[in-house]
Amino acid sequence: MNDLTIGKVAAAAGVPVATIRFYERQGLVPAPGRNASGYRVYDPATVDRLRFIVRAKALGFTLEEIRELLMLRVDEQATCREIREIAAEKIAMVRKKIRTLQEMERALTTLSAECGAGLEIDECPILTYLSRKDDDD
Amino acid sequence: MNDLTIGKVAAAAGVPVATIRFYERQGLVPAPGRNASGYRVYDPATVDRLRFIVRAKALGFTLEEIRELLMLRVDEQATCREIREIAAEKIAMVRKKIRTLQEMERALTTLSAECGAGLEIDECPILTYLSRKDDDD
DNA sequence: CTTGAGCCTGAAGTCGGGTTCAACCTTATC
DNA sequence: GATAAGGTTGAACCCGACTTCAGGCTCAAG
Repeated sequence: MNDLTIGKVAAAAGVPVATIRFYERQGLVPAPGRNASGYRVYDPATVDRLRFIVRAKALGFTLEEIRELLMLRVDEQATCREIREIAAEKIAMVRKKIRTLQEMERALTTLSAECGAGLEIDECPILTYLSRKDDDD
Repeated sequence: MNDLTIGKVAAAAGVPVATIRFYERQGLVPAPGRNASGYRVYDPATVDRLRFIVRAKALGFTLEEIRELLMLRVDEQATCREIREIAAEKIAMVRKKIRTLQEMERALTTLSAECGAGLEIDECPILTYLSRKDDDD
């Protein structure tokens, strides 16, 4: 039994076994061959494919986008420019998220700085901000 | 019918009607009284409570955390310091998310900059990065 | 020969924050 | 008096990305 079973692939790629089956159902990883007992037997290239997926996820791509990247990778018609455009959209979305979070951070930090140790609960600047009547948000 | 019905509250607070019912089920908004026809009749304070929730969400708090903030708000035992500590945790989490996103942005930007117009698909720096064998991630 | 690890399947559950649906009742407007 | 707009309910559905479960088969080690 020196077949490349799902457990070995999982260990090599650093993903749980169940995730590989899930990716197979999602069409991110091709259905592998089976041995006499029905066990999945993988091509070593599947490990690389899984690593590709893991790295792409780390860059913020969704599984849907990764599916597209994987297809473009072997598409003779595809161009590097297309990939760059996909990346540009992702960069824009990431920046938008960053801006939103930075606004949250700024507001929280400002309010938090005004929170004195001796303040009563009904004087708390954070609660006061959240409860205020005037609508300049 | 100058009762404060759910539709009026929704319009005043800027949230969908279904969301108010959902918040009621979640215990974020108290169950209001009913008129003769079974319609919810709200206290005007409910609008303020909903606005509180909306603002807290904008600061990044989850509904669970908002539930706690709402309870602390009327808790005589609670202190401003407690609120500040909750805010501090939230700030830490927001900063962590920002850092993760900034790393994504940096990686994507770097790779994208190397994407030349004339490159073939199999020379694309982004795909090359995602497919690479050496494991210095 | 038994035990435990590893594999198989389809289905269901998780999380957060809602949204949508079906079927029905009430109120306001023409 | 018809019709639209607004209210009621419980239940089901959505997103993304998995995880977990139940029940059964297979393989390696002692």
